[in-house]
Amino acid sequence: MTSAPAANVWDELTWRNLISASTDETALKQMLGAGPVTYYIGFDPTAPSLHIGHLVQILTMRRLQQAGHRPLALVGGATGLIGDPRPTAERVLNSPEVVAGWVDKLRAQIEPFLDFTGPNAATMVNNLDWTSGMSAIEFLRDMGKHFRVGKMLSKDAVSARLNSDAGISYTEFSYQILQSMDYLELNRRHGCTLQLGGSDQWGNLTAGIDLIHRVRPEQSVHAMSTPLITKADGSKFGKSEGGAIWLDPTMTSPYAFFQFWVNAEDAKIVDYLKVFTFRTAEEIAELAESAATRPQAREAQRALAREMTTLVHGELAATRVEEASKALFGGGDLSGLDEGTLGDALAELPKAQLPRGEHSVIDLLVATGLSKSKSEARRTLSDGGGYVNNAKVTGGEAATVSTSDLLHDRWILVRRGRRQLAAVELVGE
RNA sequence: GGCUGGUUGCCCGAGUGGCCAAAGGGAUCUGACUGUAAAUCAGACGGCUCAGCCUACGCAGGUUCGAACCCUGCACCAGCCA
Repeated sequence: MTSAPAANVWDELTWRNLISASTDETALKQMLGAGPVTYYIGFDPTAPSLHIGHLVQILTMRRLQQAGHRPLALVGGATGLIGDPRPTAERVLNSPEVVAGWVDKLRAQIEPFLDFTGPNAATMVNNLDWTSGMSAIEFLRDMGKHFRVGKMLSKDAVSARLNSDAGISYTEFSYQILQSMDYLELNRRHGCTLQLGGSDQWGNLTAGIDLIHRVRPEQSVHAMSTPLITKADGSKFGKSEGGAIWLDPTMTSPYAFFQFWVNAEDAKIVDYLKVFTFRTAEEIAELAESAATRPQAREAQRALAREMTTLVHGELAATRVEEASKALFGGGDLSGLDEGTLGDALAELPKAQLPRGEHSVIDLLVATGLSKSKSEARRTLSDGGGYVNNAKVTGGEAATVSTSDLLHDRWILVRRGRRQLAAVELVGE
């Protein structure tokens, strides 16, 4: 799972298509080859968890550290209070208490990906540390003077908003100054000379460089952005069944997380292996071969799912959900599974408990959360999309299950559509 | 502070008194075909005790037999002016 030592991590990042844009390529590559570089990536606490979109940056950070460079992981306790302008609409401000809580959660999520020991140990930083004590006057005098409004207006994030009828508040307009200050401050405090970010951050990355050039002209600093990961049709990657795929296991279960990766499109599977895994070029070539010649085996998808689940949720959870996935999608007769295997598999699914007795399939769909409302459950049944114990429900909306349908006298496996599964346990007497 | 325009279902967006649970598109869901893939085709897409009823078109009131549509006030957004 470790990558072969690359002559220069730049080449590896290039091969993995992880560089969307960067400052002077030659100079940056040379810097990365010359010795340990201190670099930073910022994550804003805009939700209680990071999602797989952030994984691109987190893993790139990890790759660079493995190549001997020194990471600074910034969780934006300050920038999270302001909000990076989104192209569509103004953000709703979150309370300082909420943001502070999210800062802690994000830090905990990022930490396992980095090594905090050794010569190139990672460091966690929070931009609240250098902004909270700053007065408005200091901000305007010491920072504001370095920013020309014309240039600020020309940033994509800002101009998109100005050209929309949503407009933009002064608060969000100022965001780029805050992020620029971060780079400047980390350059001062830690000798940070490289900032990474998603491609949508490019404007903010260059703003930081411009600020450092003005304040500390002797410094040579760089920036690099990672590409937006997309699906084959160009739409955004990382959403499933209407929601984001979160790293927090209470928000997206390890099973659902694993399933998300297993369902990766054939057309993009090799791209994803390069971007998200630590497999070597040879290993990826083998998986690509498998995907091309025996796509139905889904070996590449399984490898991807296995590695991602291990990285995010650990070896143990990965093994559990992989086994569950095999058992439930094995195509075999569920009643042929022994109680322990089935129980373990069902434990990974969304579940509901109902009293022993007869229940309508509609109620099972709603109780397990597979359907959001009874109307939706009825629709599923009339569409022919309801399954009990992997057998299509034929009774229409009136279909019911009773104790005779129980697997091992306890469980019923409910399914909506091709792959949405949940478990119901009938309890009591 | 003034003026003008705007606020419609997950998103975009039609609708200017009854034929509106509200056109159209997107997203999403389901089926067929498959391989827990994609593409394609088809259907669905507020809720419920579902041939009926309830809740909905920024919020609150009003006019009317009847309002997303008219009136009043309020909130929020944008643009212009000062």
